[in-house]
Amino acid sequence: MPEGHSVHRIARQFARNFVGRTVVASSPQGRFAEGAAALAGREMLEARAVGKQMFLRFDGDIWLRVHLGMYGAWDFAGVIDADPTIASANGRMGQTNQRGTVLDEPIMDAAGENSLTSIGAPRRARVHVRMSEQTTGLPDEEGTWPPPVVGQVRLRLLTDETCADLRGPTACELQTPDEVAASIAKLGPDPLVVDLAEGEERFTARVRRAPTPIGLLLMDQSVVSGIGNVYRAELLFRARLNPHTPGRDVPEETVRSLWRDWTRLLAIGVETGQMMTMDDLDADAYRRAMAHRDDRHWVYHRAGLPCRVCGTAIVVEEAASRKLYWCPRCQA
DNA sequence: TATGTATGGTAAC
DNA sequence: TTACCCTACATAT
Repeated sequence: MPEGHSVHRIARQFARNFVGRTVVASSPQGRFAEGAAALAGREMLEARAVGKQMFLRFDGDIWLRVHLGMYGAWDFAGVIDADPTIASANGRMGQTNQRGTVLDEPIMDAAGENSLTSIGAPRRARVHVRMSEQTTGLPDEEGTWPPPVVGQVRLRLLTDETCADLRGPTACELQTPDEVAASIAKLGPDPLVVDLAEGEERFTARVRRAPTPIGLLLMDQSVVSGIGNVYRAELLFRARLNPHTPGRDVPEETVRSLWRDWTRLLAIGVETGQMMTMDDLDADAYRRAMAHRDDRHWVYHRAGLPCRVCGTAIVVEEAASRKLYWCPRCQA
């Protein structure tokens, strides 16, 4: 489940391989047949991400709004251009395996090993559909085109050489320009979309007048865009902030540092395709944490395990039906 | 075969 | 607050 960084990566992938091209659209599953018919034969003109939502613009002022929700994913296949500014962007994006590993980066690690592409070395590659962790990322020159449909595919977008399959989205709909504007207007600032200083003011003002616990505010997409359950827990720990503190009681400088830390983590996430939240941990401890790929966070998914800083057992509680992890000592 | 779980969000009560 | 939607996969029976 993709938090904001995944969606930005996906939008970039569309920008590289679909924008400027005419698409063939279909809904193999049938649940978006009308929408697909309306898109078929149109040229994609723009790909935008705002928070966890993506907006694709087609000629004729038709927009496609997609929200992946908890289970959604895009599978790319065929020719995929690497982003010269990020390490890798191949295969399945926005999903996780059962070990909790985010598969934005299915075939590479932060150092770029095993990846089809390396940082700063853009190159085109033919990629097997449904790239998974077992896949090495070696180009699959053989195989049929277009790739066979596997599972429930809500929407397939196809150019002459690239295929994108959408499955399990919580939202997939066509919108008018006005509707797109309305959707975006409901969202809080996204550091990769708004002016950073302006975003900081909006975020700070909103938090500082709210009686709501900061742990809930960070997850509220109208307060700030793109933060999900993982980033929430990690941001709060990094700020050593008790999740139950009412927004209005969080010191202003702490609120501002939360925004700045989010801008930092989001940028790292988009670059690496991973939710790197331990970037300031010492190298050895970090390597150890990365060795267990589902255990690379400060507190997320670490209930009962010793806090990496103080050794106190990390606690988990249910907040708005989501699990909230925190250290009762460091975040007292 | 059934159940449980997940990085999300909405609408109804 | 609860119910419900969406999908894939691991684990249990």
